[in-house]
Amino acid sequence: MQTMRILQLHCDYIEFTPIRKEIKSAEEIDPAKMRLEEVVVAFVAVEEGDNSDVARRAIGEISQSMQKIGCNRLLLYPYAHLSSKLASPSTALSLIKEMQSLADGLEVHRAPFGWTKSYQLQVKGHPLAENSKTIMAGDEKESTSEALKAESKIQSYWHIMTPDGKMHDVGKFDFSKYKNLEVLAKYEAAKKRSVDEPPPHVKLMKKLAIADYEPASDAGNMRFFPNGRLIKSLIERYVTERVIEYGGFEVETPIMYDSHHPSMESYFNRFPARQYNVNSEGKHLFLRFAACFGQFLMAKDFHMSYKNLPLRLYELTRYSFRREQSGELVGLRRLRAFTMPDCHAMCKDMEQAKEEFRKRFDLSRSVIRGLGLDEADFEMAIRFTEEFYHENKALIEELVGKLGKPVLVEMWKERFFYFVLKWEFNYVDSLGKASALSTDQIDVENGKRYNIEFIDEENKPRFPIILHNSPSGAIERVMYVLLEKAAKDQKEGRKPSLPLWLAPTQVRVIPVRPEFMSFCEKLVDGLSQKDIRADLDDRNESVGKSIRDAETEWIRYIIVIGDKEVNAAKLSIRDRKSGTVKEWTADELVSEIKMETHGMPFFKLNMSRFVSKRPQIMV
RNA sequence: GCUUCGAUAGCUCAGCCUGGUAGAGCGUUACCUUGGUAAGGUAAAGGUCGCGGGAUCGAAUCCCGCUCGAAGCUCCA
Repeated sequence: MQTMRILQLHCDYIEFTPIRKEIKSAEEIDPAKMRLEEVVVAFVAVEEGDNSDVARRAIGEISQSMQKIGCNRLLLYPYAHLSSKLASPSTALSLIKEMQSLADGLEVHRAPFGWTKSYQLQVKGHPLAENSKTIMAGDEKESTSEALKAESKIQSYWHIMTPDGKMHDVGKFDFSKYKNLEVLAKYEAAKKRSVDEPPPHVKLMKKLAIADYEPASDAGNMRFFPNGRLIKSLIERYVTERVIEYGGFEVETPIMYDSHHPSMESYFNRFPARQYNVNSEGKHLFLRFAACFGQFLMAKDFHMSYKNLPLRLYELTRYSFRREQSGELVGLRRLRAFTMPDCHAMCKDMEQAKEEFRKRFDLSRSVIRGLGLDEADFEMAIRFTEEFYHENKALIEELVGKLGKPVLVEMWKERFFYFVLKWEFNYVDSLGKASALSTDQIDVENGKRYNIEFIDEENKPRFPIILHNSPSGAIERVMYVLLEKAAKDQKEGRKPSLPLWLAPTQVRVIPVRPEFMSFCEKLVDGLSQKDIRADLDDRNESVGKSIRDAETEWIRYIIVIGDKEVNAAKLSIRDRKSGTVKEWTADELVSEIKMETHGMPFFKLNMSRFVSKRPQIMV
């Protein structure tokens, strides 16, 4: 929650002397003693997320109360100690200056910002002399509290549903064969989640030069090195291709929206305010936290008949932004800026929505498998209102039956969210943290909210039912899962690796002596022309060292080139997966790789093909 | 916000308890080595030990304050 905190005191006098600068960005002023009499002193703490709007209303409230007590002189006194969630000094200073300039008809003074000051004041003894105010940021005030209030009223009933459609009490279910499901159930139902070590993928993402924290940005905004960018691009492309195959139409929508747009204002009632805010030319904008609004606003402007439905709009949002609390940001698991494939399907009625919902359930499962993730690593949770369950038991039982293992059920007495049914796949990592990946929802509310209409069979306008699906979940989170899986392999004594289609380098060529370099280059070129990511270790290192380095980079195929290979058709190809050296021709290697990466997207090597030319990114 | 941990070479870290103005490995550079499936050798360059203060003849090391970072908690419709 964002507020500006103000302690207001009506004083006979105040005297203050700036002593020394407390922060670097303190104002440059002449540190002279200052005395004011018959003055209202407003101690002001500007908090995170405060904006011009807050400043305007704060000064409004102050001048209103000053009128009541008949005082016309105001001292704005920056006072950080009123809050624990301070805004940055530059924001705070500019907002306090803004308050000063907005105070029409008052004599306003301002104590210097960023200085330790000694002060003395005498407060008057009348009832209105002391007053504290908390100014909330505009729309968020009501929406946040309303959303949170309503949220706390939700009554959830937790169960386990087995593939035969039977519901079991969570407390009595035998989890002995379903350890991860037990973790998820505890995680969700009991909200118990205590861990004291960093997740293993954080080390791996740095070591493999995939991604890193960017200290110059906000927390949770990562930078991706060439390797990471390549992996991300490939996953993005894969998911996009699969959604288009299913029937989605790819669109692109803005990343920021006007909070005062009528559709947004009511949408905010459904969300606790946790977005980045941007002020521009008097507009209060926020960065999107999902692709929903963009696609809804687009669909609203479409002329649609029932014959056009289901209409599937898809966007891969780079980025969506959610200002999660700093403490909950860990590696790639949870970010403030993330890439989210988001596909909405507008359906003409519940029958069509259910049919579409089934399709997308299959799509999501297949995408997850395609990404190299095993369904055994996932636990499904399905959530619905009691009413929906009684009317649509068959659908729910069908989905659970299809998955073929018990799932966690959350049933709500009443509908609070915009959806009546939702499922998601959760990955449970080695530390017992559960993270959602794929998800789909049946939304019965936003068609109307966004005034999306279609003309039905009777030539009447109607609002569609909207499905919200992310077949893979956030791309960064997919990377997190792949790395966590690899870390688990490593811990259990297996070789960690990425799927071959995602490997930044698929084939490394190592010459025994520099004289074989040109042969190696030709080999690398030949492989590259066949759309294989191959590179050449041209450093002056021993063969042993070069192989070791290739191993630590998790490179699948290593080809050592010496006299033998230059003079024969066969190559010595080390396959990291089996740990054996194979005698193959280049063509045999190509078809082997093609077979394993069949149907997956390809991008060219995203680094110099000469290892010696690469900057060192991490140890 | 709370709890814990950390800040020393480009990177990863040791040294701190028991004070005597800096060490290793990796990386980089040069030279030697011409190698056959997980680390060839030698050498060089490279650091106001996060900032400020205190006690001490003397501080990376002890004490106090601060800043920044990380992880965990809270949170995660």
